[in-house]
Amino acid sequence: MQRIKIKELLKADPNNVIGNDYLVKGWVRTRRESKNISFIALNDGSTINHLQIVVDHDKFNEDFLKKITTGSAIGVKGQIVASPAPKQPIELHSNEIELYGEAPADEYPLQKKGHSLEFLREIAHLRPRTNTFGAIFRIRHHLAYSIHKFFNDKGFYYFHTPIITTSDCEGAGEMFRVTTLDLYNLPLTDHGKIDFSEDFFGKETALTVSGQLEGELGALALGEIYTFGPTFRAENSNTTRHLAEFWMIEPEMAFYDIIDNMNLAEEFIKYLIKYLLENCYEDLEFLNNMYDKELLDRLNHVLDTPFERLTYTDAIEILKNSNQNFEFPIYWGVDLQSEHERYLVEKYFKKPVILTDYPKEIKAFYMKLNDDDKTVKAMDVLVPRVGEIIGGSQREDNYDKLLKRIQENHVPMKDVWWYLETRKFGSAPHSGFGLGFERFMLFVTGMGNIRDVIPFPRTPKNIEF
RNA sequence: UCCCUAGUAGCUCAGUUGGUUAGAGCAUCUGACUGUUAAUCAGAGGGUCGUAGGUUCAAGUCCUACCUGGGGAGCCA
Repeated sequence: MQRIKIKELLKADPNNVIGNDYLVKGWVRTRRESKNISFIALNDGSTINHLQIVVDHDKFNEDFLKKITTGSAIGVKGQIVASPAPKQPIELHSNEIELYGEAPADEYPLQKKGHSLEFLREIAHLRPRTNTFGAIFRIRHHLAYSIHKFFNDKGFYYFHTPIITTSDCEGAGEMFRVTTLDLYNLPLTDHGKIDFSEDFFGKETALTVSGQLEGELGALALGEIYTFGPTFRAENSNTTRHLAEFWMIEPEMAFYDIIDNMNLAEEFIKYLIKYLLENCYEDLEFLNNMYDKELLDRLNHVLDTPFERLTYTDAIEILKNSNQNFEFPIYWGVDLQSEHERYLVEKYFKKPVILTDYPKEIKAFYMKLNDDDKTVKAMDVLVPRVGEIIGGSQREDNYDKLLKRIQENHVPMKDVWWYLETRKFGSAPHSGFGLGFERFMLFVTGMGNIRDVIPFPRTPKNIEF
């Protein structure tokens, strides 16, 4: 008999499955026992919904049934029948049960009751078996898939940028060192410094903090590309929004100006939300009911509201005239703080906001300079609850201006000579942005802590699993 | 890294101005129950109160340090 997934059974027209025999396999969520009969709630990960298995005590050995506890893995053969109870349309009457793996009840940490997210983080090896994390990781899969689908359908190429790099060109943050040198016996130069010419690559290397610069090389040949890969930051950040290892999506498009870039970002976000609402509604609904009662409303609102677009300069004026008691003072030239961004998005506009044209001093060297010589063609997309979810810009495509910005920012030429050469040979206007995958997961799941939207979070002092 | 806050049973928590033998719900185990769905009902077991010092006749409770979790900030995605 061929095994069938619970999702397939539950989504089928009951008339087409009732009366048929099936084999299902999964993990026991609960077993409720009466005198003559037991009910098993079985989940196989294919859906948040459980299949109710009905067990007639006459058919099975009592000691065998005692081993079927919460968490155990079983396979069940039996007949699908219409359920007399209203909670589920169908149920499976078992004829044969195979016990694959026991889960001793006095040791298995997951109970029928709800657990705190903090406790579940401590058992990250088991938490995917809960309703909450099952839902989150299914959504995570669908989100990743929809990102690839969006770009693929638009003719973008998935461009693989390197994980191991030589330097922190972007100044994005502290980097994780990569080396094969013997840390207990480091080769030294005559000046007493570590001799990296002895290292695997013959140079000092680290894990990437961004694939953007390499992504631009792809865009200036293939037209439109995107990257989607792991990114590493060794910052000692202990917040609900930072991970040391996270996934980032970075599209990069030739012949796109800053307006095209904004249009793409907005279309992208709306596409992903729509895809999830159409493909993971049950999981989103569960999270909405359990954790964030406004989640579905918020997602639908973002879906049919045009994003507000305004310049940094206009935003500063709004903040100055807001009469809000901000902790950090407002003046032209400051980098906006969380409290400022939150005011604009959640209080003033009440919808996603795209801020543009920031002072060049607070943005990266590769962003295209405006004619005023003071601001750059940068754009940040801010959303409710999460804050900055996308950062992007039109890139500086003028060789001389880029060289000047590189020198002003003291970026070592040995690290970016190849990047600069693209402005010497067939330079073209181009733009791109970066989206933090887990930040977006926070937004679409309503979760409050980034450690709860990735299977195995890496944060300072935390790498148990 | 800074500020705030918490750490008591497997989990979630209560524990008064310091004062006998530290409690509850859930979970677990035993039993009951003709279809349950966070099943229900009855009973039982389970704790050197985060760690190390200190104050005191007496510390779960007060003080100090450290560890760990959570929230906020900075940095950012």
